[in-house]
Amino acid sequence: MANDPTSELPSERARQILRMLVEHYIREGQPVGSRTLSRSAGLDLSPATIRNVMADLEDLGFIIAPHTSAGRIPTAKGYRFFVDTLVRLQPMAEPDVVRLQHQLEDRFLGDAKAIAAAASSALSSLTSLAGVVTIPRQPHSTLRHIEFLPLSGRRVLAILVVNDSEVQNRILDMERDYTDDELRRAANFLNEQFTGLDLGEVRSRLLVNLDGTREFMNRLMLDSISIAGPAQKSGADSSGYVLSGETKLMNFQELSDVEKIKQLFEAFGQQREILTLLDRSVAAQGVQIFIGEESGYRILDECTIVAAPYTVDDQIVGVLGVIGPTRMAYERVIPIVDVTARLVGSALNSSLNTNLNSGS
Amino acid sequence: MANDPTSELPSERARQILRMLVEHYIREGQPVGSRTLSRSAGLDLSPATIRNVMADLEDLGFIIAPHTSAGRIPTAKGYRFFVDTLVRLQPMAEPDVVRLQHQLEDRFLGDAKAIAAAASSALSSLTSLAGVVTIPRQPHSTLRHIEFLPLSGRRVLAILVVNDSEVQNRILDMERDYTDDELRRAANFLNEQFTGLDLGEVRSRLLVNLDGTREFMNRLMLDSISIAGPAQKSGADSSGYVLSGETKLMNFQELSDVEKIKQLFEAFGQQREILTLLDRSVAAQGVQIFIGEESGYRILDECTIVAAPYTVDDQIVGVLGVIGPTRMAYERVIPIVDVTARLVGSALNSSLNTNLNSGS
DNA sequence: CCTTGACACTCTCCACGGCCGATTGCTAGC
DNA sequence: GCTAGCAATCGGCCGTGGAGAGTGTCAAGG
Repeated sequence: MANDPTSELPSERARQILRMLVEHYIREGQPVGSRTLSRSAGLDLSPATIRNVMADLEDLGFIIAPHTSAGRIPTAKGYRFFVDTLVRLQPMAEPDVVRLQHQLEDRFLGDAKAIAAAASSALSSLTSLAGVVTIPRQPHSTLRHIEFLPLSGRRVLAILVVNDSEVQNRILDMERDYTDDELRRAANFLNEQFTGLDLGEVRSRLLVNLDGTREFMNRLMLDSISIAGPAQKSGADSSGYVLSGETKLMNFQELSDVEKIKQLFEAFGQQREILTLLDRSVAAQGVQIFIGEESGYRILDECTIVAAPYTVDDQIVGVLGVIGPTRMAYERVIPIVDVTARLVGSALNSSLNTNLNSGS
Repeated sequence: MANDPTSELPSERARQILRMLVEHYIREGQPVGSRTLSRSAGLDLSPATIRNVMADLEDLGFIIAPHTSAGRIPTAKGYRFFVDTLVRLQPMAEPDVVRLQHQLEDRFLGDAKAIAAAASSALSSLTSLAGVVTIPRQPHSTLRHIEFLPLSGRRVLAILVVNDSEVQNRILDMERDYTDDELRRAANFLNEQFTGLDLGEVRSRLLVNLDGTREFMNRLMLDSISIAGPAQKSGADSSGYVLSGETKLMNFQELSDVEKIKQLFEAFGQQREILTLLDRSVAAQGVQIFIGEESGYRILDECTIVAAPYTVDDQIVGVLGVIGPTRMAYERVIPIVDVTARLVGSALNSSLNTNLNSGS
């Protein structure tokens, strides 16, 4: 990622100028010229001097001039340097944090998807950008109750209650017919033996007992337990993430071209690209930023994604963040995403615990 | 709706000219002038004559000239007259019908939402407009199985299986504690007495027995049966309709203004306006059309909605249609919406019957 | 009475050109 | 090493003017 290391490091003064330039451009949205920067507080330098420095910065690839007489704007590389080493983060206002926390926890219990939706919409309204939150994976699902119902044609409806109040169900296609009695016995067996255990645990115990007595219905049991595994396919819709405030993106002139907006929205609809991009930030802890062309997707050339994974019990269960133009208020957005990730984690946690505290 | 009835009826020739004008405008998207119409096949009239007729049509409010030298375009009233009495509907191609039918029935069984989503996306791709399908109401829900599980703090998780493979669940806030045994007995009672009955029927029988023996848990039973009533609120997401291909709307120059697109998309997000509009077409059978300002919503001033209710067992369970610019290919779109409504109805029906054919 | 050709008029669209302002790179001087 | 000054460059703005398209009207003809 970092090549040409010799000329990579601008002088202290150059860095200050770069910071002021980026900050000014983010605020005003116009290319900023040497005169503006010279007047701008802080450094006492003539426009000519600043011009020299800016020429250097342009050589290094941090800024670029849209045309001869129009000042400079940051490149993706410039933004990268800015967020990595120059930005002065501006912590969220305390009242905002409290309000956000309430929004995330006042929700009706147990519904992870509702929390994700609330977080997405909160992110959007706090930043005036598009908010995005992946539906949380269930970190551990403890079996609460299971039930089988016969359908037509060797199909069986399995209903699982996990984590004490979450219902999942799926239709299983079986190889042979099962009698009502068999199904009842299978359910009883599972309920008696495995209630309160993690589904993964249940699964492995079932595998161990495979050649035991009830092998004739092992297939049924295994399948039913496995349905809660990778993704909670409760409907055809829990496809990935919750997006909010996309329309806010139309307010930015850098995206006001209809064709660009269209492609962007189509990408939102596909979900694929966005999801793989978000997945990348699962690797590292903390806030990840993908600026413009860095993402590798043409459609996002003029967009930045600020994302952070969120955790339950120190396990990463999802990613959230915002999507906006490269020219966004990083110093405000980054803390917002950071805090939201933490709060979503704890909201999920407490909603889980509320239901776990008692039980049968 | 129809005022000034004396001058309402243009002559046969005027109607022909109006039809050609509308058809031409729909095809080309440009204001159409007298010369163009004169050259256009059919009538053998000089441009001057046509100009006279067009002046009449303009007086009647069917067409309007954007400016002095730009030909005429249809008004909403003009479109209305066109679709009501002039349009020559062009039936769907048979292969398209078959393909559509397959798309709607090849789906995995029982999931009404998936059928709606498929229909929405099919509508969009057939018409190159935005497709919209409301989530079907359940016309009749027969009770298959019910189960209660205790949660913390006097809350009870109720799980219902209706129509043989559809699972619904909700958390009930109760007034007092229930023991495990009580819950089991309540479930057994309901399962033994009411399996196979319509939920409404179950409800009324419960009400009759209100002062009978088990009145102490009637509240529980009633609440649990009622959850399946008005809307299947299985998640926080089944909020109304499935929209597809919104981005296709950005292709039309009449909507290519960013501000308009933005408001339109925000309206899609709100859902409220669109839903009340769709609800209006539940009144009448068959295809309903709302042209531009007729809708009464400013945001839809330049849009037309073509909608039709769809039925299961002769009961209207939802509405589907397309949203596009007023300038759309009505002669193709209307039959498509019509056929899709029928096919969705029968797809829902057959998916229902597949599961009902057997059972325990 | 309806139709038609002719004519003057209106209006949009677009290309051209000139001017203004902003900004730069360069060079000479401090 | 910084700064002031200078010429050069380029986008944005505005008024002009011509081309093109279409209209309304009017008088002549069937």
